[in-house]
Amino acid sequence: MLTNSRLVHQPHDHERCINAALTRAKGLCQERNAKLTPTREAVLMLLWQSHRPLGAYQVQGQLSKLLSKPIAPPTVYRAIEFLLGLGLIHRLASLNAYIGCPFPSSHHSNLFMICNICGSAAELADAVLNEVLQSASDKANFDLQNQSVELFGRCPQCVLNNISDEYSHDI
Amino acid sequence: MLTNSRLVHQPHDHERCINAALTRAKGLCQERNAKLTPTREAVLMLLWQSHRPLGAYQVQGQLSKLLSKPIAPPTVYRAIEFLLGLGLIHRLASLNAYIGCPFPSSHHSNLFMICNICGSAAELADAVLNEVLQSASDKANFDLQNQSVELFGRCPQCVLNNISDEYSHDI
DNA sequence: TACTTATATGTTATATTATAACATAACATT
DNA sequence: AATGTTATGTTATAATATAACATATAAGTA
Repeated sequence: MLTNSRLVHQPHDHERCINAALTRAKGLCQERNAKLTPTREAVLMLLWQSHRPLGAYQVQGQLSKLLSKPIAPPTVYRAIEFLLGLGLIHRLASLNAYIGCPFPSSHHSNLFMICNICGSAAELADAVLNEVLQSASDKANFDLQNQSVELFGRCPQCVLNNISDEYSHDI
Repeated sequence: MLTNSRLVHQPHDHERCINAALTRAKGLCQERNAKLTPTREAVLMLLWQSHRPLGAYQVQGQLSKLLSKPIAPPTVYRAIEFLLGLGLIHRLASLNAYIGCPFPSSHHSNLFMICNICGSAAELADAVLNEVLQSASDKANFDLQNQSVELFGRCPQCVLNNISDEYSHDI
């Protein structure tokens, strides 16, 4: 079961996450003959600044700061679209938000564990889950093409911290 | 495995679906001491008019017609909120759309099979799926509170019809 | 090199989905 | 009737996303 859950939910050297993501992105782009332009790279980096998904307009704000010039929504959405297309990021439908993918080249479950307290989101690729969903689809004669599995609850850190109500933005 | 998949994906006497939904809704409201006002009932009926989820503004349009007077978004969203609260309808996050729930009182998987062709959505409650998700959460020390599982593909009818590309609105 | 094509970005406007804030109405309890 | 509670009406606006067209940059070709 592929997952970045430990990294997401525990203190760690996040620079390494970012660097690894960038390395993977460059490799994948070379492989696919796609161009990781400065804008696209910047958006990818922003989506890797934390293990929390960001909304498109949060990206816009941060990108404007980073590039010291006004950025319009289409610019952001285009970069997002490009990165989604390569599987370098995912969209979390229930949050209208985007997050870097820790294993862009691997087979996916599109399974996320999203913390209601701190907003962190860990991604998992679970073969058993995929089998169950495939088998349920088969039983229903449903030709499964893709899936979105979003789990909500409390991440290990927040359970430990015993925070229960509020959404804290300071992790 | 509780599901309305056959009803959703095959021709059937849809009046019975609607009537059953209304009966369940009335029972549940009585039980919970909640008031199924005309507006709320109308929205529920609209969300049961087909086995396809409707956006809030589609509901608005149809509700305006039905009641022969202009309806503002808050009215629709309030009814939706009420119905969501009782579990009489669900929100499909990836579609920003709403659909009637076929078994509002039962334990849920929040599992939907959404047809990319005709737009129909069948709901399933699958104990095995819930176990897998619970066990994955346990392994990650994630305190699971709720879940959204949305599968996309082709429903049995559309597979048979061999339609492959376009979104047909006439089922 | 200049020409051409394709790709990426900039810019303006607007569509779509959802909620805030406050006013009024309907209903229930005393 | 007076009061509190719940539901709806109304206006405005927030938040998310895309359409359409202009310009620029890069890449391939004569």
